[in-house]
Amino acid sequence: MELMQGTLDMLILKILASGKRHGYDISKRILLLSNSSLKVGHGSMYPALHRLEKKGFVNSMMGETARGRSAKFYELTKHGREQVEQEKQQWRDFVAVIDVILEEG
Amino acid sequence: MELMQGTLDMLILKILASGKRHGYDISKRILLLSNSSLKVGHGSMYPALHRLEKKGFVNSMMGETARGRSAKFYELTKHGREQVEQEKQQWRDFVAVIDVILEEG
DNA sequence: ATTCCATGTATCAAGCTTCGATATATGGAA
DNA sequence: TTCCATATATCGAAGCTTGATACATGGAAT
Repeated sequence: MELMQGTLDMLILKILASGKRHGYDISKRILLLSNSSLKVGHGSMYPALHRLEKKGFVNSMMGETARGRSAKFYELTKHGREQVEQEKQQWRDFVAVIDVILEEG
Repeated sequence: MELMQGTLDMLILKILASGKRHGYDISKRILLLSNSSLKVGHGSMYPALHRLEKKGFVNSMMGETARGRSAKFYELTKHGREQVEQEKQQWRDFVAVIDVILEEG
């Protein structure tokens, strides 16, 4: 399944809302939660993470993974926490609008 | 509200499912059905229409509008009618997957 | 008369995102 | 020692949206 432009950032923010994670971990979580239908390559994940950091929605810090590897962890900033809610609502609104057209088109 | 990449084609096909229309008309219909929240500029509409025609989902023919203007009308091909159903189902699947992440993220 | 606006179609450059390839590095298992 | 999973990063290609620009017609208002 293809991911839609703009959707990835929202998913990452939402996943980070439950705690800090590193990029590789976020990719695997999306794969898990989507029942393997959403495969996010690193070529999409890392640019997205850098984008979000640049926008001030996440902070990053080096740390150690559960498997003892060194990795870059990301966590939501206050601004990021607000953004999650906002994007969720926008997504719901968008889906509602598309639904109208899909039913009454 | 921003339209998501790939969504426009589906909306156009769905709107054409109820009968032939011209580009300007489709734009206005999307604006109407979305309660003015989805503004599709001609810079998006015409390339989309040409894209769909190239893919064989629509046919075009010149005709006269209700206001007596000359315009290019588009109608679904058989291939296009199948495509509408397929894209609708893909959209529902996609929304369902996103919902899982938005709820269990 | 003339200006403005809605109706119509079309293309272009800019900007952004996604995707796949590529590079690099570590460490455990076979 | 070879392979795979873990982990980050960047690049070019490809695709879509946006806003600008161009062009043409005709009715309405000043």
